[in-house]
Amino acid sequence: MPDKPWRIPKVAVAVDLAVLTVRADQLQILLVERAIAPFRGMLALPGGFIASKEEDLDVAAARELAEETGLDAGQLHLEQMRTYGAPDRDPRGRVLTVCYFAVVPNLPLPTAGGDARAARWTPVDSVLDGDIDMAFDHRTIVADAVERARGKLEYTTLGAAFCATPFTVSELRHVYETVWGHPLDPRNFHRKITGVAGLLVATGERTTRDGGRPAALYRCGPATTMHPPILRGTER
Amino acid sequence: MPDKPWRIPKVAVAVDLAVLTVRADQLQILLVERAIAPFRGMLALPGGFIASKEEDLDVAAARELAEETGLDAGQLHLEQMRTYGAPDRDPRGRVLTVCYFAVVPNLPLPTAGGDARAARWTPVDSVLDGDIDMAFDHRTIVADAVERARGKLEYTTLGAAFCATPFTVSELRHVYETVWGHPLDPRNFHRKITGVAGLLVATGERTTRDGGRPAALYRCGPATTMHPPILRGTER
DNA sequence: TGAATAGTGTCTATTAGACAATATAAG
DNA sequence: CTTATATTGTCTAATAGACACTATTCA
Repeated sequence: MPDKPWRIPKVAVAVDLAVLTVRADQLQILLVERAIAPFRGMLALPGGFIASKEEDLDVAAARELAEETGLDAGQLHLEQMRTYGAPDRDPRGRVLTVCYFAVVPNLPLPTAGGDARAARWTPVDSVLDGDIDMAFDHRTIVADAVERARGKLEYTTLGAAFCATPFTVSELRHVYETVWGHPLDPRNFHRKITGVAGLLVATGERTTRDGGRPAALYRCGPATTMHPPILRGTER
Repeated sequence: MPDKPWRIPKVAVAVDLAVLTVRADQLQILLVERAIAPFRGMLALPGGFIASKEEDLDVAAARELAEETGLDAGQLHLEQMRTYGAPDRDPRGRVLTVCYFAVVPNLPLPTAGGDARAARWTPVDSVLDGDIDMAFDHRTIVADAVERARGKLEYTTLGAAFCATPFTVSELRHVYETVWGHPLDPRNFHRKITGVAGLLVATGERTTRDGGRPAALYRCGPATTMHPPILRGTER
């Protein structure tokens, strides 16, 4: 069974983006309302087909994000998450979608464009609980993205990506509490998170924006992983 | 920019497999010698193009594994690892490859077939150290697979997949030592691994195949993850 | 002043890692 | 008996989680 080029099936390739943030005490995901068929008018992840046979996947992801939501991929870290390729996942025919994952601070409301009629932040619980119907297999993709975020908080510095720089320890804790869905002891969290070498760098500034005693401001340090991890046990 | 089907670029889609095992005190990976161009005669991961526009990715992976190496995917757990899609990664043109990851016990030597001239187990160190040239970007893929295995040993029951059932605690420890590349204290390992609820189930049998005092035999229990994880610290 | 949050300290139960000691096989 | 491996136990330092207490702002 040699590789005969004229026999190799060719399929359409898309990229989709699962962009998460914490807004209004909720883990939210960036969704668009589809302006075109199929699933016209339904909510979907931003994304679309690669622009040409030569376009790199990472480039396509950044382009679609900018086109449909106005977000600049230069300001965030896109990482490949997983590829979804069930033969019947798109009614137009075989479409493989390579899904990307990103986390951003609480940003201004996105602006729709391209194939998207509207772009908005949506609580992931609305999606996972089935309150919102989603196009294609995007509900599954959202679930995978949420689980990835929850897991990566444990052993990476992903949490800081949810915060605008500079941030306070309690702002970072609020991210953990929101993503994991349960409260953490502020004192133990402070001790643990500031004890990880290279994770946080104090700017020397302080802020009272969270109320109460002024809190020290930090920016991200060089560390990207935590050993040992902060496990999401059932603290409290 | 509406979705005009006649403008959507179509690309070739392949699946590749990174199948790991522990043999002769080394972490080894299943490679094939390519029988066809490009990279004819060079070593590569088993894999190939999807057979039709309708073939599911998981099915394609199992089929290619059976065709090229004679292994039955029904006997192992294939999980999707990552998709590689750099525009220039295949000299024939744009080819997207969805890579799968699996771990197997020390199996009989594989039998080549399909587009593979030969199939054999190869120490991953030979690949990672550059002693072996590999086709396409497969050296990168091997590195990613090894890192995935090392990481998943910490918090999942993947290690047991390296062992033929039933197995002893010291056989399982040997897997950890080989994959991580450093020795572990047999007594502490025994205490930790048997202390994880649902991980190991004693068969009641014993064996002396490892020499010395007879060791209890175990099979896998229902647990798939470990909390807390066994961290690959610099023990010893 | 009180309310709110920041940050430090302290205590206890648990765990990791080092390693002693005993158990049971083969030769 | 010697050697090899299995398994249990013990000790100590580090850590996690609970929570008291002090510090510093604003209203």
